[in-house]
Amino acid sequence: METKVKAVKRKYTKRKLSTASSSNDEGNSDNIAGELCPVCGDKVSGYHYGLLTCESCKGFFKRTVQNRKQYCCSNSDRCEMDKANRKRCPACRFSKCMSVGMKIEAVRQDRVRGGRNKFGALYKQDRAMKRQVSEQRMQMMACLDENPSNRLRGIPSAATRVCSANEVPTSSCDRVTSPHCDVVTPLGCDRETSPESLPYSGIISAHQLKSERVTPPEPVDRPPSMLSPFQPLAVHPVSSVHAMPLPYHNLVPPAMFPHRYHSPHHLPHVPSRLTNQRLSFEQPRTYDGRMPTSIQPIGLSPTSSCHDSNHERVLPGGYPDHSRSVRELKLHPNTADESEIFQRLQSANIDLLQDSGVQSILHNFKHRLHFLHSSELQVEVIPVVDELLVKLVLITKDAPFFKHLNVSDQMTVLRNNWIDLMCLTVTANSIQTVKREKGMDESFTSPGAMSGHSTGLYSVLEKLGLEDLSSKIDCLSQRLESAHVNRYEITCLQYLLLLNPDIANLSDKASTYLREAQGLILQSLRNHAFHNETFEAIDCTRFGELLLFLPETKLLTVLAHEFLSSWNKSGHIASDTLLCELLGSKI
DNA sequence: GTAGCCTTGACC
DNA sequence: GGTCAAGGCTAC
Ligand SMILES: [Zn+2]
Ligand SMILES: [Zn+2]
Repeated sequence: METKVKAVKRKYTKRKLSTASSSNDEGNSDNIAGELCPVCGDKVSGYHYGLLTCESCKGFFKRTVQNRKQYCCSNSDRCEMDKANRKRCPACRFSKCMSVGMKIEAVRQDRVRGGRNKFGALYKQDRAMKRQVSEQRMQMMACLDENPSNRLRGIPSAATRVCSANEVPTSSCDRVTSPHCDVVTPLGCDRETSPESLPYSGIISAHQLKSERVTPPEPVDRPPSMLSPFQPLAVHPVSSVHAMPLPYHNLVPPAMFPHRYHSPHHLPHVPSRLTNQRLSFEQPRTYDGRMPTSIQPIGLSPTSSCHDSNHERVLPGGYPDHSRSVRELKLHPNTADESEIFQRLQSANIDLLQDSGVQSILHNFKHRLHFLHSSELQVEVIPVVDELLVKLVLITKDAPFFKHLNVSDQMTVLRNNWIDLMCLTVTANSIQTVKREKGMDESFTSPGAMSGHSTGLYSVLEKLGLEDLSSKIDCLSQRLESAHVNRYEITCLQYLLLLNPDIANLSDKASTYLREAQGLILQSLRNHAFHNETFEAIDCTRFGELLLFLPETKLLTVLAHEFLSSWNKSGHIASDTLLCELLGSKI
């Protein structure tokens, strides 16, 4: 008997050691080596209550559930959660536990020790997926290493994260979390419980109940910027958590997730482009360059129209049903959810020419162009560029992923990435113009049909002495054309540029979130490229070709920034314009 | 209350 | 018999 105990002890010791070290033995330890607890960032000790967590969070979760503890945060549920702070606020810690997917029902009501639990299959699948992810990542890295575009600033991180979108979030210590997110376990939630699970009636504080229905958070640290009309959209950490390919989501019905999240729609609803007509682009002469403050309350207004899918439903318990919002942002790597990403991006394509205001601006500009002397051109072009920029920025307000950043990070992203996005958008638009003129709206490139000159863009640039930029845009648009790049692929490239996380002053959370977002977009683009209907056979090189357009766009960016900056320094760009603000802040 | 260590036991 | 995710124990 005693020898058996000693043997077990030896085995336990061996396991702990192998877990702690980087480990070269087989089994689970190699799976969890290096993994960090999604709750506090400590080293994980194994699967606990649904996912990989550290030993302390396992114990904390168990105590909380078994003893039905109720906590109350004195810091508006905004406490940072890491190894050093995890003891300070159990309320936020438990919220985090729930938000990352720890399962109350995995705590046994009868407290019977030992044995395998009903989530064994999940853990097995999780491990299998991890292995697959690891293999895919290796392949992806190898693939991208052959492609110069992986050396593009901003893209490498995304590229290396291509497969991290397949990562099981339970292993992801870097998932986005935010103090904006509150987690509420509803009382009397009608969830499925196993016979052995606790009939957990919910852990919820009065404060949490109240906060569930709160109006949008106070705008914080809003600088007096022209970008500030961006609504203080909360980062959706939970969304991003659920945006991860959580295998449990496939296996466990939503009701098994008893927690509810604050949904996006209690936050300011991003106004539609129609509401942006308030910018009065029809009267460019009276436009002072600022986004009018009148646009600010749009999202905050209780009367603002919500997207149909965001209409709040109320559960029997009196709680808003946010599960839909959570599901909406749950972006799985499987086919179904990839199609979701596809649909989201496709319906959010960034096309300036779709905007009637932009059409009007360009029409008027073209009309005036006939009567303009070359010396007047620069003065006339700048307001147009500024107005296009405002339009572009307004479009991003609705942009998937981007809109989930908080206002500060949105501004940081725009300040750094706007010109990349603008360059690709203008180039793509010069092609779209031709297509639209020809009544071919769906796939906007076709061999031989492209001539950006018909847009008037090139002639204007050349008159401004920007022949180099003109020829580069022409070159890029021709290459886009000959590559049969379709609208969706352009959209993906636009989002990769917009969501580039490798920029200064971006919060860690936003950075992580954007990397994950880029990973999902890259994955979708890759799948799309591999199965492009234009090409009958599966095309393995197309993905790399598409990524090569990114450094090409960067070349345009350098040129465009160069001449815009020189105009700005010489005082030609009014200081109260968005263009001036963004030019001054590009790092 | 926390967190690391230890025991248990169904499943493989 | 080995594995490993449960629960238990206990020093801090
Ligand atoms: Zn932890
Ligand atoms: Zn707290």
